Amino acid sequence: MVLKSKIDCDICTNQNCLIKKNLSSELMQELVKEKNTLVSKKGQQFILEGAPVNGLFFIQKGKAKVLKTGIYGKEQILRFVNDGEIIGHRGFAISKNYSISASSIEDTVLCNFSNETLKQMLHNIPSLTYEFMLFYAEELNRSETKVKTISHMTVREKVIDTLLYMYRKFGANSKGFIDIQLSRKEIADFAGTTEEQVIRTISSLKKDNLVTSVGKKIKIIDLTILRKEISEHNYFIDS
Amino acid sequence: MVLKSKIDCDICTNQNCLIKKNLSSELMQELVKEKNTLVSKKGQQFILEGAPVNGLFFIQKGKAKVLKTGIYGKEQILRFVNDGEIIGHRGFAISKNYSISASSIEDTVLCNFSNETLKQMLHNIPSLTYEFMLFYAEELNRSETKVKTISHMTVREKVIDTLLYMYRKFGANSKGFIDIQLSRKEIADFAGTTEEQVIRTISSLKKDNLVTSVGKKIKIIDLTILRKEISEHNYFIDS
DNA sequence: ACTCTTTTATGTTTTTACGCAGGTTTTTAA
DNA sequence: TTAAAAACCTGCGTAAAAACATAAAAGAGT
Repeated sequence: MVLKSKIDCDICTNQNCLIKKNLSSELMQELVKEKNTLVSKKGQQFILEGAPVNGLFFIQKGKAKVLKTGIYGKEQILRFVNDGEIIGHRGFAISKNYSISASSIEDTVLCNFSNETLKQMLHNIPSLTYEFMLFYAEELNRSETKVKTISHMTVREKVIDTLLYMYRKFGANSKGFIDIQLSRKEIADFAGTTEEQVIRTISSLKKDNLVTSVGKKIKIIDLTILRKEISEHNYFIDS
Repeated sequence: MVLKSKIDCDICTNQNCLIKKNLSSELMQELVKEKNTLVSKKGQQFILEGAPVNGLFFIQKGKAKVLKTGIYGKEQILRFVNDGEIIGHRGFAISKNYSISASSIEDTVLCNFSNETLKQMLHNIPSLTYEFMLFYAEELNRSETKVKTISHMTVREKVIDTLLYMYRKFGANSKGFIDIQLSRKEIADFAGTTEEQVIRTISSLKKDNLVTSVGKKIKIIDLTILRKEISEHNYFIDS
């Protein structure tokens, strides 16, 4: 991983970044100087499950996936991560080792805060701690919804759910294509099924005129119908 | 739900309770007086998914399950809860509605803190906020491991994993029976499979002399072999 | 102790999803 | 630009899980 010249938090445009939102105090201004900025090339792994925890990463710019490695080399992708979001947030104070792996989906600029810096922040900036708590609570919510999703949905529903998630999280470009390019395998690893099933389902959705695709680029044609197909599973979900 | 005369936190024996651990300050001593104590009879639901959030519950004594309701009346049990632990912890500051349901598995005494009391605590007692943050982070970890488990394991492995979880969390009584009695349906709803599959698997485990059971009471005979059967899935897991 | 209800058990059928094979298209990199 | 490597696609056989049906056992309440 290449070390890059530090990007100053003051000039960073990620307004949703938890650090950015809590820069006001002098202590934070000091601690923020301790961060490192790194570049992770497309496909490169920058967190390895089981390795000693080495602080926390923020995505300054780019896209990444967070996953757990399973049996027979299987992978379970837990979430995709976009600008301003956190990765490697488990166990900087709990466990000594990462419980997840992370790798970049495109060239990605990362901000890294050491365990020590982070601890100082969380022990001295209550507003930050509070926001971290809320962040974890929200993530927990999402994760628990995912448990239900994987447990109850059919393969077709899981794939639709994943496509909608991709669209929700990354939006679409001017031509309507979802603004993240994943392989069918990656979609499968997130949805909790196999590559072939994802290929089959997307083919079927194309025949039904609900999506189109060119290679990895996917465009949603009929959002309403897709949402409707999984709506009964999301009775209580507002977001 | 029956209102019970308040149980004073000072004399409570749940040393692992987050509130109990943070009683030192005067403010906490004041705020703790605001709590209510309730009794939920066996089988009674005390949190309803989708209903407005009404603070947070601690189990003073008893056992409960936390679940999400799915399609066709299916349920996904997310976790079981024991003395001193928290329930209903999602969204007291995020969402206006509960994202989970909860009901007691046996007669259970609950401590309830209102949204307002809780907010005051979390905004003014940094050490408590920090511990809440850690709690959520750990729960997130567990939940993400569960996503992988449900996604990758076979039915037999899921059932074994659930039995080991029950044993780990609730221990065994003097005769070696796991100290929580769940129906096969509840085990299925936690494991992410069906009642029949759980029945079959437990029958099979009995034939293999790995467990015994009398009605709902289950005893683990060979912990080592059971653990070994799912060990490849837990390569990175220490707890 | 008896009845009613719930839970457990087991055999059978049906559905769903998985895995392999082979061919095609797309992407990557020299 | 072209060759090689990924990634994508489709059909088919198999395996696993779920659903259905029915019986037996256990538990609750009178």
